[in-house]
Amino acid sequence: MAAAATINDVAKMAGVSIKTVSRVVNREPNVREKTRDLVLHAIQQLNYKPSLAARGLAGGRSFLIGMMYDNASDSFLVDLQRGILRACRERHYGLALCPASRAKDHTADLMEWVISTQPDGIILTPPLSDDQSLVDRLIEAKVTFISVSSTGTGLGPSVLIDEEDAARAMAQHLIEAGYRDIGFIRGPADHACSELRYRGFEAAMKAAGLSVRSDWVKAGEFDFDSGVTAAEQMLSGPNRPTAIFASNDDMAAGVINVAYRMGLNVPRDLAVAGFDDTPLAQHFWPGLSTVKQPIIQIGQQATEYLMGLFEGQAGAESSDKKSTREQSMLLPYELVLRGSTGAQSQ
Amino acid sequence: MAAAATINDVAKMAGVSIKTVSRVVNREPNVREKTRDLVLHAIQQLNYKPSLAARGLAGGRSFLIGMMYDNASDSFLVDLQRGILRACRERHYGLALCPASRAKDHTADLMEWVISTQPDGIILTPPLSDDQSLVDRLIEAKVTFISVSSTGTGLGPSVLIDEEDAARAMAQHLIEAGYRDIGFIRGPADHACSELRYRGFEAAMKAAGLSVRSDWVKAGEFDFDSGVTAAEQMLSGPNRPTAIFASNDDMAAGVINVAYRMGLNVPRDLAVAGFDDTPLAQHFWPGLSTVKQPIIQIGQQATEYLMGLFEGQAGAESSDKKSTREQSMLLPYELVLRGSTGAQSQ
DNA sequence: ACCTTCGTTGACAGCGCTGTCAACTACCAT
DNA sequence: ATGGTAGTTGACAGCGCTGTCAACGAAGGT
Repeated sequence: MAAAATINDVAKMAGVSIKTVSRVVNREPNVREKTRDLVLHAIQQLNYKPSLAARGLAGGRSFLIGMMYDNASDSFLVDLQRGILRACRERHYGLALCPASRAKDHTADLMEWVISTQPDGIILTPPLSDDQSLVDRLIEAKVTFISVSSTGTGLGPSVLIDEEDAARAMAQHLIEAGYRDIGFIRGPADHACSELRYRGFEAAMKAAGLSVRSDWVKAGEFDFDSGVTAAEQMLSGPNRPTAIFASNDDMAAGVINVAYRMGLNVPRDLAVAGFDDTPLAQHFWPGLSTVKQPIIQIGQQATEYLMGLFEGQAGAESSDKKSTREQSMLLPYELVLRGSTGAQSQ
Repeated sequence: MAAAATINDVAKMAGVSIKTVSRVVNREPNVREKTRDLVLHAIQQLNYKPSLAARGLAGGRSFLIGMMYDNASDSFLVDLQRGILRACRERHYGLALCPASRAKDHTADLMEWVISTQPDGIILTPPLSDDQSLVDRLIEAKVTFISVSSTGTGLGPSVLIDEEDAARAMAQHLIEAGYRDIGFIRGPADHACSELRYRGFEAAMKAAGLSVRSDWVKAGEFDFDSGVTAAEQMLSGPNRPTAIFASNDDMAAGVINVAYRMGLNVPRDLAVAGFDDTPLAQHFWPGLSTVKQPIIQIGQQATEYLMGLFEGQAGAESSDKKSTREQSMLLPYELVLRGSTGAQSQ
């Protein structure tokens, strides 16, 4: 393993004490500018990188951001990681992954991971962010956390898009394209966004004076198979919808699959819309109209927000915890219109 | 943050010195069984987890496995992570991610990451494992590493499937299904597997007494768009193949997409086979026949192998480095036959 | 009985860094 | 000059653990 310069080397080279180097590295105030330059120069010369292990041990922090996830789609996970890593790299933090176990009560496992890893903050993804018991344990353990893509339980700050409005916009697009008999496939109950997306759909229908037929609203599990099942039910009866809005892309893919099997042309006989803009959506023929969330950006912003939270804590401690807790940050979504709803060919 | 028991607590509770606890934790020899039980009991009672930071700092190791990747598909990345994490969890290692930067010369960036993170070992994914200059720098820096899913440059051990044989088997399946005019889409040149998969295809054709038409062999980049381009070229001429074997699923998806646009029925007019068994493959209609690699298992095995490598090093040092270097580990692949090559409906 | 050897255990230093606190330097007001 | 204040710096302890080495007792050979 290649040698790495230590803080001692830097201190010697700059002609100061190691403590001063430490101050510069940590951007602490009260260092003369001249001294700072001297130190920075030495750091650059030696290509010095502080040791996370030593910093963590001495400072009582781990310089680790934890990312907890469960059952999320691959592309969501990877993009979120990208965003988080981008934020981590700048501040010399590391990322520690914590996939939820398949155990019945995963809360205990997750908390054990928290205890053993001691991340400085945690990023919670759906559906974990909507898991009241987990959130409670986290608060009880005084761990700083933030959730992404989820309004969660109202506890903890969150970075996300306006799910309801996005769903409303997509439904409105379908209506404006001339579809009036529109079915909807909901997400699972343990995801808070399931309800929000449905509400958006409902709002658009109501605004257009259209009624929502209850037999055209099915529950799904956000996976391909449940999309297939829901579509089969909706499309097998004598009265079939002319459009189906699935609340995520995997289920929409299931719908398209069923349509093909039944000999229905998409979008002529059936329009299909999804949500998330997974790679799947662009690779299908016809392309799937969907809602794109800026996942990478969400990850990055959430991480920066999170760092601000626990770095601020040190100074302000018991000041206005409550007010920071309730805040959430809204990022813009994007309607991606493709062939599956009658838009341009690809 | 919840309190975590320290080694001192355990030592006190078990009535031994901290060093003895350390011995038990590290599975060192020469601890009386009775003592070990005592310590283990105390560890369990207190739910003690050793601090990675302290262990790393004191022992000169980081207890971190590095995973370097670049441009890999989402599902590959996530599955590999799953496997690596599974192995890490057992031995109380952490996983540090290192996505390659988009910079022209990413080798320097990657090495900087190695210096600053100091992982005990690194897992290299394609195409990084086939990057001679990176591998050279790694060896020069005396970092232990292993590559996955790649024969690499012949340097360093690797865990993978027999790519050539897998491709041969898939091609043979096409031939046995009655297809004789078979096109092939290669992967990019910087992936070692591109050549291997092509060789397998060639071997099967040769064995069946069929000739490989050079205008039916196109180069691709392992992404959807290049699959589209290659398919358009192959299918637009007067003499079109009746089957196309794309050397990964994304490109195969591109082929199917083109087929739809041209009004060709898959598999009646055109059979399509892929490689990798991404989620895409099962969600397409018809389902895509493909080769499934046991990615999770590859990740896990590679990690365990890697750990053995650098843990063994301490004891044996300069013994038989060479022999361990050259070894690679072959895992079984699986031919997944779906509708796109005329197999059963789904 | 004696010395050796080996298995078992603990005392202690120190990994690279940060927190605490004290020292020292201006610089201003008295 | 004298004291006070704020800005700047370094000495030092210690974070939780591991490596080294020495101490001790038990087993075996003479």
